[in-house]
Amino acid sequence: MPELPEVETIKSELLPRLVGRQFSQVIILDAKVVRHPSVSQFCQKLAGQRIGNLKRRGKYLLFYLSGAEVLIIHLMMAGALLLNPKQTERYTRAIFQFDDGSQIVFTDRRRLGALWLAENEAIVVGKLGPEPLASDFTAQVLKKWLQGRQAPIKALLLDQSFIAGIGNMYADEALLTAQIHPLKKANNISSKEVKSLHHAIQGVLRSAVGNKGASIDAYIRPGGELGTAHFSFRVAHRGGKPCPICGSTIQRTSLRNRGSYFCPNCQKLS
DNA sequence: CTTGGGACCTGGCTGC
DNA sequence: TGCAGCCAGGTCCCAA
Repeated sequence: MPELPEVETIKSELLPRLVGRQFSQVIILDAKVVRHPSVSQFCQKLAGQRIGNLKRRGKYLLFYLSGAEVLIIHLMMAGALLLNPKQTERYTRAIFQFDDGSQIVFTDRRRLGALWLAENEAIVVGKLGPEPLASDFTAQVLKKWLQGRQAPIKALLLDQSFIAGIGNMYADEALLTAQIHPLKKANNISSKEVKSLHHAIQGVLRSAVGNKGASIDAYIRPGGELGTAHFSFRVAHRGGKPCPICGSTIQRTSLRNRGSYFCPNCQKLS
């Protein structure tokens, strides 16, 4: 499931292949994926535009175009962007064709991914909090934000309006590294733990970017390769298996209808 | 404003 | 073998 490291990998691998390319034709096979504007407007306006730059913001991909608009893509859980796939892909929702004959195929098994052509990118990504790997995300910022909050720490880590890019898998990994129980109330977390958590978030995300993302479920890179970050997971999706730190059995609990994996020995609630 | 729950979506898996 | 039901989870929407 694409979170920050997965989207960052996709961006890095598409960037050198797409900058300077001009859209020749855009084909929408599932109208549901286009959020704004209408499907016909979306296709019409994109055709002829050249890609100037490609960036990631949180879990969103932003294509800066020669015109005034920005193409924004969110892959949600099961979306993928495939560069010149050799065979016809199942679950193809959209095809972007370029002037040099290359194409990007947007596939999405669960039909939850989304495309926007936005006049103002802030309408889509304006509410996102800081990038967790950027210099403005400090332990102080994290501490201040957690103060007085009653919600479980993991719920807050998943709030994109505070930190942009952390999802279920990397929240679990960071909380194990910092030895904090996912259900611990944010205002019960000590200053020392906040520092540890801040360090863990950055470490876990940097490591996963280096491993080109985690191929749990549907994540696949533009060239068809998988990421390897999941081989380094210590708790995420490892219910019933031994904790690599202490050997205790990793447990699964439910938070906001999401699976949360944790080590009952390393991550104590009280 | 904060918090929590459900909806969206569908393939894959488990268990009866 | 067939099928019901759970699981996966990012984001939006709504209610308390």
